[in-house]
Amino acid sequence: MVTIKAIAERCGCSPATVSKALNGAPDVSRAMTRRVRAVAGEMGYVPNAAARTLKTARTYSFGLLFRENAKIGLAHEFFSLMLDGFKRRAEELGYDISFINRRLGGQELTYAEYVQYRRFDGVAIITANYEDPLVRALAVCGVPTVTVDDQFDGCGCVLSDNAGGVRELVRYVYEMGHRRLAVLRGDNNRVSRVRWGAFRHTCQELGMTVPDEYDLQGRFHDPEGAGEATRRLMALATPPTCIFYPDDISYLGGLRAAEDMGLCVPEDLSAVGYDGIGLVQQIRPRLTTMWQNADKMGVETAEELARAVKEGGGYTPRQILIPGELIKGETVKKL
Amino acid sequence: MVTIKAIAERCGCSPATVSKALNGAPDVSRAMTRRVRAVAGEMGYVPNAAARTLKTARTYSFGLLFRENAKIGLAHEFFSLMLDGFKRRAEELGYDISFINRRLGGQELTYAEYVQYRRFDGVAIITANYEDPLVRALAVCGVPTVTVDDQFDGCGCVLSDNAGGVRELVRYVYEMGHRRLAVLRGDNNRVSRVRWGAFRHTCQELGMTVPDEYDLQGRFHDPEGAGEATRRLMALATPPTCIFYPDDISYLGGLRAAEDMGLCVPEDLSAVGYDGIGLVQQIRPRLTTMWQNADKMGVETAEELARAVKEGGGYTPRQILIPGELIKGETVKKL
DNA sequence: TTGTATGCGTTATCAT
DNA sequence: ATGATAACGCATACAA
Repeated sequence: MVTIKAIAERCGCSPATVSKALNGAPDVSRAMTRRVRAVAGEMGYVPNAAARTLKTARTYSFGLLFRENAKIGLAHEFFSLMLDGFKRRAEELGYDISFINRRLGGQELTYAEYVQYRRFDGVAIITANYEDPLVRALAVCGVPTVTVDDQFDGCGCVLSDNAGGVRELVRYVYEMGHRRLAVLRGDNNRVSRVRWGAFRHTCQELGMTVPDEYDLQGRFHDPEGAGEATRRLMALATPPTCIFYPDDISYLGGLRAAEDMGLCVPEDLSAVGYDGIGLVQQIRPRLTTMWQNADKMGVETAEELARAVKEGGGYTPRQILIPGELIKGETVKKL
Repeated sequence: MVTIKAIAERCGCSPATVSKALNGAPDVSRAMTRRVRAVAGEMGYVPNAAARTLKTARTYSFGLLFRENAKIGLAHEFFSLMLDGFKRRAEELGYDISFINRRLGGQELTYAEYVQYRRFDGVAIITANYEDPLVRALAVCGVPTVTVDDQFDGCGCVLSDNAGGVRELVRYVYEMGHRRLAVLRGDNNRVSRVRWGAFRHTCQELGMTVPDEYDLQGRFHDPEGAGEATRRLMALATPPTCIFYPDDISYLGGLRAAEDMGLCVPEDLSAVGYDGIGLVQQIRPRLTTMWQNADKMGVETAEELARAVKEGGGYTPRQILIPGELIKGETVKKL
């Protein structure tokens, strides 16, 4: 490992001068700077991140909290695209990405402790159980933090415009002539509550009432559950004409259940999803859904986090709302 | 930030003793160890990773190289599941995960330089362009490395059993009575070559000849290209009875093209994919395909890498072959 | 069993 | 413009 000291010897100057030259300090002569850099280059010098961090108390790294509770984890296009965007932009801004872990040696740390251990410059909570006290503790532990799709005091956040998205979907379905709308809710978290609120509210605005039996509690990414719900709904004396699924993947289970009942989408049953998963768009009939701009959400998370780091104590948290885009597919029939 | 020194003062002992006590050194009395740990706990002590690394030259971190060239990146179930497995097992083994980056301050490093900068204990190349000289340079730069689905001298590797998988698929299709098999190849890399070789070889074993017009160059994860290829194949004077798509996602494009031509799968055309993507299995007819055990591949990568780190210079690289599993779906018709 | 001293590689302060 | 020196927090060889 070639160090600054080795370069200094070769250059016949002091380590201090080498350090300054490499860092482009103004109080070092042009000639010396050139020489030091040339020698460093030919010796294959690479700085030592640990030494630098120890001295400067900065890591230029972001810690990333990704959910552990769900089996689906990274394997969801929405979250992977978001991670992709976050990573790309963070690196452009000069930050590395590490996953937040809880293990250290034999023992288990809290998230906050781990972040302190690694001295991350900032933390992004991309997806997590926001009810978890450990997650909440992390968000308030003092290190700059940006959350996605949930909001904590003092932290920036990036939110998908779920209310606007659902409103647009409901209005579109209404305009297509539907009056009997059923909804299958996702897991009981902030996103689900916002979407459900917007659903009820928009229906009311449009003069539609949603009977209790059209309002089902479900889960995200659960085709089986969605299939079951679909069977229940379509067995009602007065079945809905359109079902709002919690997401595109759940819709697939609903589609299958409908087909098993001898029903055709959209002839016998209209359906909408949420997310705009690329893979699902390959399937016919093309799903009508609300595309979420996951990449942009990731990008904005990185930018907001960089801002929080830069502004330090003077940082004023912002809420960034990212609009989606209605995909008018072929699963909502004109009535 | 509470340090070892602060604990020492509170305990009335030396920093060295505190360090030893915290690390469970045998040459510290039970009583002292207990007291030090109690005080450390109530003071909220958390070690400093940078200081530790600087001293010990170990980071307990793995660097992760993920492809940058393709747009698809993380957003492919196969790779996300692999990453999930890798991350989970690596953390169990006491390692953190960071992405390998190439930016440092204003300048751009090679992968090898970045790895040296961060002093990763090991490197996993999960997916990358293995033709890239920078990737090859990383693999031979001395830090323990494990690659996935490609093989470099001196590095351990985890390989999906593509040859075995294709052989099993071909045999299954043959047993279903098919004799006119067409193949759409993926991008020209090691995986594609292995699969194609196994395809040709197995066909030959079974006495089937593959005419040139049944053998098409394509790409992975390219529904449009697969659709185009399907149209070409099905327009032949003697079309194939079964098409081997490069992966499940490409199959979706083929399915759509076939439907557009008024052909039904599997009545008019049989098809097989590769990967066993969960989402695609939700679609009817259920795709016949070879499921790759991505999670296990990730887990094995972590374990092999930990082994390489532990054994140091004495490490003998191993090749770990992970078998897949044939999913007998509904897209291959019995002839 | 405990303490002292040193150094890991870097940056930053203060002299020169 | 350059250099000497200290310090970041920790682990360890060695002395007591």
